[in-house]
Amino acid sequence: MKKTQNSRSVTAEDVAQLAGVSRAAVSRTFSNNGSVAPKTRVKIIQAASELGYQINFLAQGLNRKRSQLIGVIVARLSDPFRSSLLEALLSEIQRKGYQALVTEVQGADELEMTIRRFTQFRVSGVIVTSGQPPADLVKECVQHNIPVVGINRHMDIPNVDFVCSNNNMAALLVSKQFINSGCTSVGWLNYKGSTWSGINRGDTFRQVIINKNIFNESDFLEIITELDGYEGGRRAAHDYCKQIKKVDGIYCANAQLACGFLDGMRENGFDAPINFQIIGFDNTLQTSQYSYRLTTIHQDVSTTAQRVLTCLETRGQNPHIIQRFEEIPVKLIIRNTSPHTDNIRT
Amino acid sequence: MKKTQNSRSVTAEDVAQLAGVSRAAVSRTFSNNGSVAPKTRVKIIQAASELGYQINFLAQGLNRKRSQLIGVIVARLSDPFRSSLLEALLSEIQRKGYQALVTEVQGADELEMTIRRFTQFRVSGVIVTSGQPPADLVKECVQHNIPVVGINRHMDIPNVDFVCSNNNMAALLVSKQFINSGCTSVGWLNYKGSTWSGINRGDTFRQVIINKNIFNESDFLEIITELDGYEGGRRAAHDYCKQIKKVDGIYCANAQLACGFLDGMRENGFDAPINFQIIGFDNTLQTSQYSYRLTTIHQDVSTTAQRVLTCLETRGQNPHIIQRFEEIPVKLIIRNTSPHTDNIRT
DNA sequence: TCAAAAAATGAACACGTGTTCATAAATTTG
DNA sequence: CAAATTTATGAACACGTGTTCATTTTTTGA
Repeated sequence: MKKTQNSRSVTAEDVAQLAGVSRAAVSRTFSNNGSVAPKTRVKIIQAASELGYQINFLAQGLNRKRSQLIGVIVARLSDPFRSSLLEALLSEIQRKGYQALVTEVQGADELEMTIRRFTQFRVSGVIVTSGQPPADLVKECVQHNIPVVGINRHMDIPNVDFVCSNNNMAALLVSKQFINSGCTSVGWLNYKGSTWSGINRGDTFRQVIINKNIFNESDFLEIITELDGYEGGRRAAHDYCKQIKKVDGIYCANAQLACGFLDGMRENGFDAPINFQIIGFDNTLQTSQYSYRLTTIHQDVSTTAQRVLTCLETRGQNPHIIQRFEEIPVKLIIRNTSPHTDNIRT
Repeated sequence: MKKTQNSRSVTAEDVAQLAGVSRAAVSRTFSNNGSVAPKTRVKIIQAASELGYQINFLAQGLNRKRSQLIGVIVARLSDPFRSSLLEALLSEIQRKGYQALVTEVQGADELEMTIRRFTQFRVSGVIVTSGQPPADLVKECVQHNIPVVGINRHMDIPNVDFVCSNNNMAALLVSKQFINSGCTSVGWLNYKGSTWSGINRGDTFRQVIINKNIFNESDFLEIITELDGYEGGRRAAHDYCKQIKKVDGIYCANAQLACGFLDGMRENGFDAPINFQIIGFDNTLQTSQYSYRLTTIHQDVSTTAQRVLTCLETRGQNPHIIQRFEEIPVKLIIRNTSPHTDNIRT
């Protein structure tokens, strides 16, 4: 670990000089591209470790026209599910040898600037975990041959893949559970300005319920909240308690709403599963805790992350693949708010 | 937005050609460095927007020997406080015109590889939100003139600054609150393998309690959990209920432990503030919810993030500043588990 | 109007890597 | 052993920007 004079960082040229070879040989050794004799290779590696050489990724990326960065667009990390999704993505990105360029974005105009910065860094891919990717910006990515993947969303943008939890499967599991535990009417709870995935969960649920004639349309109630998150769910419960129409089982678009609704009901003297049943989405840590023990749909963030990176890599190699829409299986975690029953129908 | 042939990305050379000037003029225009005549500047900017030109950050960073990236080391994002800290850091990083290179790290060996990759990207700074920065790696950063800042931790590494919530202030606030609300004995709850900040919170608390002769040493109880997080707190409560020595007020190293302990006590038929009082740390969203309404110390992640970036920028300009240790004021949020009282002493 | 000062400009170099291509060395083949 | 083939090597170019420096143009001052 010798120190070069005037603290200039050590370059491939220095290594070549010490090893007594050309700089091209050094480059070939580290990029594993082209052939280099075994014994000169060890000479080079020795010299490199002696000098503490490490590749300059900026120069490498400039030359290759592609950095080993992957842009990740996130929003509202305060939602525990979103942060757990980010955690899974980071883990997978690093496992594959990339680095995550994470950007938080609030509005759609920021999103434009953000994606532009991604292209300026010549990222190997873009992951959109939230917000709708604007069509023209995506086009720009496609021009630069940068693959884009969206999570929990589906749009018809050519050359953009989507990975989404299987909302239809979730709806089936939930309706089955409600039936098995004796519900005769069901409700759907969601935020007014919900994301696509939230809306889709509601649509598939209604479809399963109505199409299969499981419940009459009159036995189905929609509760749409003005606020998002915990507080939105809580206030919705207060309003719900004042109104006449009640249902046995309530399915929620996400965990925050579910926890808030449950707490709101408790404030009014009602509790699950005694007075009603409730099933949430996301299976965040909080839902499993003693104060909630919420029956919930579990999203598999780990395999979601894996599929996302697979999509990025395959499209990186061949940009003209047909658009993919991958659905990730979900599980029903049965806890206290919609309990196990013994009379399970097929 | 004309498309160049064979999809090559548009470069400063193209802009220069269209504007009828030299490439140097284009560079000067966009880097705001050196002088360029007003009317040629507009010519250049027009040409640039017409072609859709955008600076290649890799080339720029290679030349400047410094990218506009800032490396952020995170861990355990499942903890809501950590994700809210990350959120604040991201927001501040972007506001200052940087981009966040986020890496999740589990063990100390990974941390070495991680920081090395940061230097390979010529980052403008490194933020360590968790884990102890290994001395030799930090030295490597210092060699490259890369400023390093640690959060909620204090070590005597030269040229590394630290930003930390004011644990002493927290201890004072907590002890005052316990006294005002009538506690005669107090306890401290923490995880066995706690981070530095957790240990420091306990040390300062004990110091305040004992040194000021507020309580006798015999009225002070330490509860050290085997497990971390919610489950650790919950099990600790179960054990605590079995033992003889009890205390009136319990101060917790973090929010997860506090929520778990509270729930564990409830499972055993005890609740706050009826049977005991409990004060947490972090003020995560969950602690404010109806099922907990936890009195808690609030960490100001926003000003923490601001200070961190100020440290990075100042040290970036002058690497030889003396080491700084900035303490961020905290607030006590009084809720249900250690309620307001009217007889407030001075 | 003319000299002196200031501002603007372009050529050229540097940043550190990957890759092509022609050549040299080593290996295989008949 | 000579010829043919494979492998290893270094010179040179490309990636796209910032910056220095000498030169040209414009502005200032009397």
